[in-house]
Amino acid sequence: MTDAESSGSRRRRGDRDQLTRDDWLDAATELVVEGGFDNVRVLTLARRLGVSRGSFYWHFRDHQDLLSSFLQRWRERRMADLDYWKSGDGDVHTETRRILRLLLGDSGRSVRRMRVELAVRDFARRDRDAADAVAAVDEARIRQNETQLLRIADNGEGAQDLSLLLYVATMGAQLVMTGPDRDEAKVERIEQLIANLVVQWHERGGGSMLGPDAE
Amino acid sequence: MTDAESSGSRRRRGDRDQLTRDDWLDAATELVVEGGFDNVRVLTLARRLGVSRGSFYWHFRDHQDLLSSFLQRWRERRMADLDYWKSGDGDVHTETRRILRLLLGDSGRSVRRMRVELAVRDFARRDRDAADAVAAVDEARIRQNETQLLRIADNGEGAQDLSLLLYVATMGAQLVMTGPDRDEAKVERIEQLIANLVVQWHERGGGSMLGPDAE
DNA sequence: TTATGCCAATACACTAGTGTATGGTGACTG
DNA sequence: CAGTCACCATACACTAGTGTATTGGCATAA
Repeated sequence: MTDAESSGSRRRRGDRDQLTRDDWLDAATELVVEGGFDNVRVLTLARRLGVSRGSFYWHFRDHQDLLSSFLQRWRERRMADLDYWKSGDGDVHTETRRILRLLLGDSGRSVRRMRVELAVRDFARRDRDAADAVAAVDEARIRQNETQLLRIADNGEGAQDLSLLLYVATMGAQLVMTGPDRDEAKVERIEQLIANLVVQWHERGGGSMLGPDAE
Repeated sequence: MTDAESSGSRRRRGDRDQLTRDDWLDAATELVVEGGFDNVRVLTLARRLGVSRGSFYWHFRDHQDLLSSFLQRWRERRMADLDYWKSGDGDVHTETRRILRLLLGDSGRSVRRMRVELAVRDFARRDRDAADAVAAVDEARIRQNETQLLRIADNGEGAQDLSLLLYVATMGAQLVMTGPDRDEAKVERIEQLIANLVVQWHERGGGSMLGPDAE
């Protein structure tokens, strides 16, 4: 995935290394991973970066400013992920694989990213900005999956439904399986089951997701 | 569902009403719903109950004690929910309905309960007790669903897989749809789609969830 | 009525956290 | 080489939060 994630370049000037806004956001990511949004405190942040709080208030107006920037960056990067998994040739297995890679990540390396996403979702239940970001990302991903599904189907009637179902299933897998005792085998199994939904749908030539005699 | 949830009875003694442990836990539930576990503070709690913090430290040893009790109570009640939706006659639609009612709630009235559960899940990512509680509840629910599925199938081979799939799908639905702008129509649609998975599986007489020519 | 026990109020000490104002320092610029 | 700017340190004021120790009030039981 777009793994200039830890945006790496700590701008140097002369000999001393100085911090950039992104450095602070990267550090904030750590705290979010460990304890959610309520865990990102400027004091802890400063300690980890080996500087004082004075530095923080130069880069950011206040605590809220940090969170806003964090959410904005998160939103942009998740949107960029979409482009990354977009281009396809229409083969069933590659398309399915592409969809699942977008939603579930590269399986293994993406645990941190998923913890961040779950934290954002949690924060979205009490913060408007976060809620907007999540809503935008959700919609974009679902729409993209839908168009990818349409590429492999003769009858794309149920593409919208299947896209939605895939989305909640994968997100649910992340939610349930992203614990301290993550069962990797079970994750694999779920991935198989979900992928199979696409294959089955394709094998019956697409069509409605509520059966041939749907409502 | 078991809606002695707000365990109602505020024990009275003489004329003045006094608080019980459960009263504090109920108030804590409110704070959890509003802002997650990091939002439950004894000061806020006391303010809401119209008493001072001195009262709190009579009922609870400390802040941690409150959280532990909260988690324990949550665990017990979710386990009790299982019994509530257990008894069945084996009809496809009633069993399906029963499963979905357990996992999704009575649809509408259960938004608060779901917010609590998501908060617990979030807390479980940094707290061992919470993680244990969630794991126990998850496993119990999945197992129960499996046995219910076995009641309606001629060939119950894929019951375990389907149970798992149902679980992550419903949980994902809660996760994605439990926002500030909850789209009730979409929730209904997802519920239909998930229910249909069971029906389809039943109509083909049960069997593997990976197709007839599985792996 | 007196005593006892349950529950709550009050006062205190302590820590953590935010935000602000001001000063310091090194690097590049003319 | 003086000045300026970017970045950080320090010190201060303030609020919020936990936990403890002590006291107070009200009911029921003896």
